[in-house]
Amino acid sequence: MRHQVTIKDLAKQLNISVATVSRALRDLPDIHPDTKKAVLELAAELDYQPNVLATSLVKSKTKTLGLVVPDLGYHFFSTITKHIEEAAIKAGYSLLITQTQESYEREIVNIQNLLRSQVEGIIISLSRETKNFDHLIRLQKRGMPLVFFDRNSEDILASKVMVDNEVSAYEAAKHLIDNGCKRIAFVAGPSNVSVSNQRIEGYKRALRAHQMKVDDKLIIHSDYYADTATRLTLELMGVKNPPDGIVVVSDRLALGVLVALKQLKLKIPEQVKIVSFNNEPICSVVSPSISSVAQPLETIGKLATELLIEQIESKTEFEPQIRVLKTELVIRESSKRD
Amino acid sequence: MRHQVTIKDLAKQLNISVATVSRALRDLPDIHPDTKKAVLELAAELDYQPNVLATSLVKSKTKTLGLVVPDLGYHFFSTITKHIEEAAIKAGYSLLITQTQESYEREIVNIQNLLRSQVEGIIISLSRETKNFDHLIRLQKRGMPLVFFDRNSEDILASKVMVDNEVSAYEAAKHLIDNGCKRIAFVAGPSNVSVSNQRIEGYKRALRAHQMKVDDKLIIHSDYYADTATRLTLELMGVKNPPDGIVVVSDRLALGVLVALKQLKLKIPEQVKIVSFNNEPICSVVSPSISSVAQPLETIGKLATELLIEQIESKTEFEPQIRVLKTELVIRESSKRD
DNA sequence: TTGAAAGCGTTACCAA
DNA sequence: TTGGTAACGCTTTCAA
Repeated sequence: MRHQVTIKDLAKQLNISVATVSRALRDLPDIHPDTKKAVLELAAELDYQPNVLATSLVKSKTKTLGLVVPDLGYHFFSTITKHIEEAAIKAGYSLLITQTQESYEREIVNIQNLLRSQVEGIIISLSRETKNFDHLIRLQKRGMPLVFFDRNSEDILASKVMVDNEVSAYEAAKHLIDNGCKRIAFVAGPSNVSVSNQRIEGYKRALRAHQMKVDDKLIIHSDYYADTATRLTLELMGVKNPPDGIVVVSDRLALGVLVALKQLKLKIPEQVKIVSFNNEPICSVVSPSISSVAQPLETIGKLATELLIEQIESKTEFEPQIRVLKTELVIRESSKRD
Repeated sequence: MRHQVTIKDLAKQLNISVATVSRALRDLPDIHPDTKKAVLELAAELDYQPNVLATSLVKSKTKTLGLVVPDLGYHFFSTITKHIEEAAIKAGYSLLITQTQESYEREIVNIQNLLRSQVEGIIISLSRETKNFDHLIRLQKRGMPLVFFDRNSEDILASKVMVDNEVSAYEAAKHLIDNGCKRIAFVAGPSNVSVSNQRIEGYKRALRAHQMKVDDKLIIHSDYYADTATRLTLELMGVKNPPDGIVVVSDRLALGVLVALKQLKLKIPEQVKIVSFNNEPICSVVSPSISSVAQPLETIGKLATELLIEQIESKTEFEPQIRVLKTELVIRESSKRD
């Protein structure tokens, strides 16, 4: 740990004032070329790095954005994070990345840390545990610009970037119907998860639109573990008149469904067809490969970042914007027509 | 954007000095219980958040660590990142996470940004492009504590947390030999990558130790794309006397190898057995599931963080430590004995 | 137990 | 074109 070189050191060595050094470094006008050259050279020689803390403090601006995501272990979040970071950098901001690991407590702590770090705005996708939104309301009370993506709160008025889960699920179910399925089940997430519920709605609408009746016994709620989906699928397929098509709320659970069907020696897609959501890389790697609904990850990340920055930099009151993006069904083996 | 509440605001409203408020907030001794109570209450009411920039500036300590990883899209890095963050938080530090996306340029920029953010130490895994280490040497010149994990530079004296790639590969190859393979190939990465080369060495040693001769034609160098591995594997298997076992340098490439073998209608593991490295979640999900060498991700993350913090907080000159961890071969279908 | 004031590294204003 | 100085929000002496 040695003393880090500051603007004062440069000033002293060159026998000029700190004000002048500061100007030279930022190449402001009104500075003698020679002075500037000398400053720049010495700065390079001493490997001077400006202290952003000091700058931020005087400017009361950090040019930093905060991100709160549940878990970077998910392809979905790590990819969006990458795009958010890229968009932020492009706009001259840096990004503070935090993970909640799906914990409500950590969500609160992370947000608090971001506040203390003086971020100028926050992009967030809520943890699974988050049922109470006081911490977000407080954020808004203090005027902190906020943008949600994916998992959001309906109670909070803020910019949001989402996909149309209802329509996506409608299309996924319709795809199975078009390919000949007569009896379609839905493997959902916990019944309090809005993304899951929206998808159930789309699924139901598709059935009704094609004169198939909705059978609640065919809608099963899993937790987030593939094992659970396997167990539930075994039960699901065990009844008489089992489904010949399954819409699964996520790729992770779809893997569990796949395991069950293989155990039962059911042929995919001949006997049972499957479609799921997220289009993670595994989809194209497992056998049979899984048809899955792809979200526009890059667009989500870019848009969220742009909306946030727009709000930060807007002089007038900013009108929250809700952007609903289209998804794309990627068809693979698991749902191929016979 | 409204004015954020500061220690001054609290002081003014309570008609006391900022010094007293500061003391109350940090509950230092020598403060009247009533004063303290009043301060804490008002702070809560106004949702006061300390400005870490200011604190860090006066203390010239940020209690922040910097992390530079190639790509959070890899399970390997996102998992280690999670453990690093956890270890950092536990020790009272926060973490600035940056990704290079395998770019040398971005590695330099990221490090510079971390410096400007006044991190007290840096944990890094080098980008693929990084061949020149001047930026790291500069880091050390200014006394910045540095810890490498996984991809490191042999030229730099610093703490490192790694696994024994040579031994891991020896064991992987031995496993194939034990299970009856007579002719074993190695699908490697680019020939300038040290991790890959260390694994080749282990593979060679295993063959020699078991009276099998090393045939350079059986060692093929792929890039990082599964497609390339597929193409090269097709060539590899096309010759007369093709291998009956393949050690693959990474799971990603193993997937490509799998595709080739399936195309050739070769039975796995009956006709060809496979072992790879990293033990990503896909390994257990593909069919056949892939035997793979698991790295102790949690230990790597924790250890790297602890070494770094130890160095930061050590009063005396810190002796760099190289820690070489053991791996564990997770056996699955792809290498099962007939 | 409390307050005044200096200082952390930088910027920005005013004066020279 | 340059310098002096107040200020950013906080901590830390030193004195009261």
